[in-house]
Amino acid sequence: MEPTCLDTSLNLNVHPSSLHTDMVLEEELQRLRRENKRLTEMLTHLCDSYMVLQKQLTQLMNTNLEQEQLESRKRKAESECCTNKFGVVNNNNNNNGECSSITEDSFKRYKDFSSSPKVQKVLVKTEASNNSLYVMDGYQWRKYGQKVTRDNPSPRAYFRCSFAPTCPVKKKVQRSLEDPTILVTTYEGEHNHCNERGEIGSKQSEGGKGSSPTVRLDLVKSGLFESAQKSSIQQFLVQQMATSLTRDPNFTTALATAISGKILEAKW
DNA sequence: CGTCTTTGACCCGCGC
DNA sequence: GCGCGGGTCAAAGACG
Repeated sequence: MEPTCLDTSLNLNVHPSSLHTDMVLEEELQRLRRENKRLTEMLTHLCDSYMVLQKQLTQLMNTNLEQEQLESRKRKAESECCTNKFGVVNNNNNNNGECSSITEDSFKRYKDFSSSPKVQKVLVKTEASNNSLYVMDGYQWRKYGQKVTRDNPSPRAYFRCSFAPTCPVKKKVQRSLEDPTILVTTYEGEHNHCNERGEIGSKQSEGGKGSSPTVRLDLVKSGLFESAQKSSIQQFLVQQMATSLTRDPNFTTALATAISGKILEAKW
């Protein structure tokens, strides 16, 4: 089958005497400007909505994390109460006092965590059947330990970045207590090298184990909503939009048809 | 044979 | 000072 070649080069040598064509082109230009403006407004609105949603999600995450820590502390307190069950009767007032201190402590802990500039917490949604603690994030990790913690019955895995020997980055991966399909990954430190993959999850790089595909749910990065972030998000969205549009064969075909149509229109 | 995972032992900080 | 618990080490085994 012979491919249909479409000449997409712009013919700017419009006949100067064709006033009608000029007017049509002028109109078309204005129409395109209006459309461009409308699309820009839409994009701005989209960015605003994205920011609002992101903030809501972060607030929700904060609430969940606090609640999780609170509950784990409560469980701890309860188990301690149970061990004292046959001893002296516990004073309820003491319990209440302890609960209030727990809340404050949990909150303080979370605040300390969130204020640390080099600690990132990432939640990764996995398939229910996927029991591995491997998270594909584009870097190469070497597991150096695993531990079962008191707060969570599922084991916590410890990884070091193995791409560069001097890279100080570590990560901890543990299943969420509330939703075992969510892997809570905590990154500590910053990579002192480039991402060798160049993209996230491009290859199953986790020690050759080959885990099931994961879905990135959220990225809670400390200092995420800094002042300059909005513009970068907009830039990112525009890039994403442009990439997805240019990758869409239907779009490129439609674009080529539209351009050629307009050129033909201008010529005739 | 080299690399990676597993896992028990050890270290160390923190609270009591 | 002691015990607990989180984090790390390192030997052994698995695997390509």
